[in-house]
Amino acid sequence: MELFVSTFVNKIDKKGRVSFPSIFRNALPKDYKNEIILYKSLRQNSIEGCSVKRINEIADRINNLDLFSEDEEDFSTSIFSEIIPTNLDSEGRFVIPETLKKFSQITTEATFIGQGYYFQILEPQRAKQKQKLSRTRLVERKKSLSAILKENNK
Amino acid sequence: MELFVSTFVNKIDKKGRVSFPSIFRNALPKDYKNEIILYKSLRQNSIEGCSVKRINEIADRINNLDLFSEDEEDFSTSIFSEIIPTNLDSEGRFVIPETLKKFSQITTEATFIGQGYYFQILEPQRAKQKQKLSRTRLVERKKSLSAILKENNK
DNA sequence: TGGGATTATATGGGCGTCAATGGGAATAAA
DNA sequence: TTTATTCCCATTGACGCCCATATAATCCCA
Repeated sequence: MELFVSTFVNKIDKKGRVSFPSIFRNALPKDYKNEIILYKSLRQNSIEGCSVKRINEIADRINNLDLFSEDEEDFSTSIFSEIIPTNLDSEGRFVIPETLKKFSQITTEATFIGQGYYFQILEPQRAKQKQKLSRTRLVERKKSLSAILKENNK
Repeated sequence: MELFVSTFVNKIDKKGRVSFPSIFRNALPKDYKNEIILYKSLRQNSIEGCSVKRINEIADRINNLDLFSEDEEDFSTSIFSEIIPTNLDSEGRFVIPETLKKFSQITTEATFIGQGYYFQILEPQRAKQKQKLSRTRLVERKKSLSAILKENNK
């Protein structure tokens, strides 16, 4: 599985380290097994992250934008200046940067949420709320979901 | 047969393992023989599951959605974060995750119900009720069903 | 076609490996 | 030196892998 999927709650130790979930590690491209990219989510007060490979791909796309567009400016500012490359140690752990910890209000535990090509890291209580809400909204909009699922049967 | 069909009741052992029915195993695509995907059903308090292949197809659909839409966020949260990739052991068994067990109220036995492209896992008592109900409803609506089938054959 | 023989499936249990976590020593930075 | 970061080793519990058995299904041949 080359996607970030599932949800895991891991502890943060005295040194500030937390295990990056094993199956997330397996989802990292072979050439970048020990490095992840972290940044502030644009959607909510949470951390988002992805592989180095994905950042490279995004960079390519930005390069193809009109160089003088506002979008280009916004993207490069908010993405490149804010991302934090982070190394995993030999046990697959990393230290959550202080700024991101504050931003996401994470203290002693962190919930890792798989989102396919990227992942989120949230304070566990918030994570539960978020998942509950998403699920509720999705059930309400069952029709659009079943449309997506049915297309797959073709 | 590449579909999940028929119904089976299997025991859960001390370690929490349960056999994935043999003919369900045969319904898995050759490249993903030992892995299934489990998740909470959106319809009722039961477990649903499918092959990795099917999830990959769904992932593609989601990735084609507008990256910043609310739908994208809900879909990827509810689907990517809630699915649980699960490996079958060499005897074709797997462990039902604790959260899913609670959600579906499964304890010592599990009923596997084939649903074509996916399958359900229910607590046996509930499974019986469900099947009874489905059958009753179907008989009641036989007429409209046959109308639907005829319509589709055109 | 009957019935023993073979195979497959569901189930049980032992054991080694790995993931998550903790902590000390070594190294680097301030 | 003091603080922070990285590397290495230890522990524990969960999980996967292997072997074993029993019941059920299938086969095969006389």
